[in-house]
Amino acid sequence: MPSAPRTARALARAELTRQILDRASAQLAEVGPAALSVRQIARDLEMASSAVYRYFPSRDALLTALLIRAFDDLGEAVEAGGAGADRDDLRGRWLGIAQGLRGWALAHPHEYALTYGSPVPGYAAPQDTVPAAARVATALLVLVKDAHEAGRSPGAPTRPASEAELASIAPVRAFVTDELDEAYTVRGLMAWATLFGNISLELFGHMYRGVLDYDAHYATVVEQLADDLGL
Amino acid sequence: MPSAPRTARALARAELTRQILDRASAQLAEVGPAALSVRQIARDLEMASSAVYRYFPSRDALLTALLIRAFDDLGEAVEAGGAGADRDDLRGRWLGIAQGLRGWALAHPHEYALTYGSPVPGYAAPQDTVPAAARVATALLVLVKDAHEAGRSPGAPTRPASEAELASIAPVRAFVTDELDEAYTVRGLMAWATLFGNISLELFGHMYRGVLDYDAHYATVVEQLADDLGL
DNA sequence: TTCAAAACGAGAGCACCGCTCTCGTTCTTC
DNA sequence: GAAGAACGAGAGCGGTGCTCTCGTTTTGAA
Repeated sequence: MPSAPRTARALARAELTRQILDRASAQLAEVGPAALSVRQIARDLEMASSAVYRYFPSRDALLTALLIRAFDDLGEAVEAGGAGADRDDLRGRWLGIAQGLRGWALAHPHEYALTYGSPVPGYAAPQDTVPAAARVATALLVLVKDAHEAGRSPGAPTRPASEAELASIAPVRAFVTDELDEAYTVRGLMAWATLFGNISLELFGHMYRGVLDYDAHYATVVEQLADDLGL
Repeated sequence: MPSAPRTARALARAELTRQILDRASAQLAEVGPAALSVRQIARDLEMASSAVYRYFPSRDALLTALLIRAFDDLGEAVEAGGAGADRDDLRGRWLGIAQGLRGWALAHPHEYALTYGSPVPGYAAPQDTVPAAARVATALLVLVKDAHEAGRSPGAPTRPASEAELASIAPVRAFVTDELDEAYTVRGLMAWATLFGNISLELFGHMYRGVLDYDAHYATVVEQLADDLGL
């Protein structure tokens, strides 16, 4: 990646790349990932559709760039949510993270669908997206680690992990610290799944007419998860 | 809906409708919802693409029919999973339901994406899908109801629901019985979200390299949820 | 039994899509 | 200053969902 574009051409290229990405981002927000059209972006920017391909080799590449952007955006929102509370106010940080997550999802439904809904067309998210995608999980893991180091432990009885499970979740534990309590790790992963499960079910319409007040229900779930995590 | 098609034309119509749906279903399983093509279906069936529109007014209508079929199929799998254990073996029923759910999702990833992933193109799932979609939730709710009637209660401390939450989840409680314990209802909804969250995260690639053994992890989560539910 | 109306299949065609190729121009680098 | 890379525009290919028309077949009522 060229750090400082010096020639006029490189400058123009960076600028146009940005414009294309911006238009694509706007289109994503408006019509969703499936209806995103390279030709429409070209029309918006008053250029030939073929010219767009000088900057992005394919529609999928464009989508991948948007995916990374979305992950980063979400990661920022979640981190900001967690930073709203004091570092040792674990429950406050948890609530902030959880609200940051859902708040972003509600504000950017199409982006959420792109990141956490079913992967688009036939296409498997490439390696490039991994670091950006990890930000949310990292925020949660760090919180769990801090809780463990503060001497907390799950507020709900948690069964010991099986041998298979212990080996299975090793990467997660290694990511923060190998000393991380196994029960805490399992509870953390469960909380992670519960949050995304709730948001997906809500956003994709599966709670329709079953739960009436999504805000209230999410708040309940988040508080309960905080209890279960001993925060 | 004509119960018994008597004329030759009605018979042929029913047959062709079924063939189209079958081909569409096969295509869905092969290439996923986004790549499903009306023209390809027509080619497979050796008919003009325009003729397909005599049977389904649009691609979306076809997708909706497939959506209902998928929900029904999943409902059946989940009910079968729950029926594998004795009626008063609550934990066994729970494990069966949970395994039925994930088993179906793994066997039919594209169908799962269609039903519980992001809703396709621009399109909002119509009313017709509601009854079919409710089967899974119903199986879970009935289990929770049976547990409550058997005198069980959540195995993890559960906070009392707020006024807002109580009103919010009223439809869910009313669906089984108004007497259903509120803590149980909340725990049931949480378990529901946790299951789908886990499966979605796994299927859509978010656990990649974080959790190694998906089977073991899911089993752990399901067992823990059973404990939390007091099953 | 006849006959108008409805249902149907096929084909052409419209407007869109992602993507490629070519060609003339502009900028960069040696 | 010249060779070559990068670029923008345009035409074009094969694909899509969907519509319209037209000739045929089937239907149900007169």
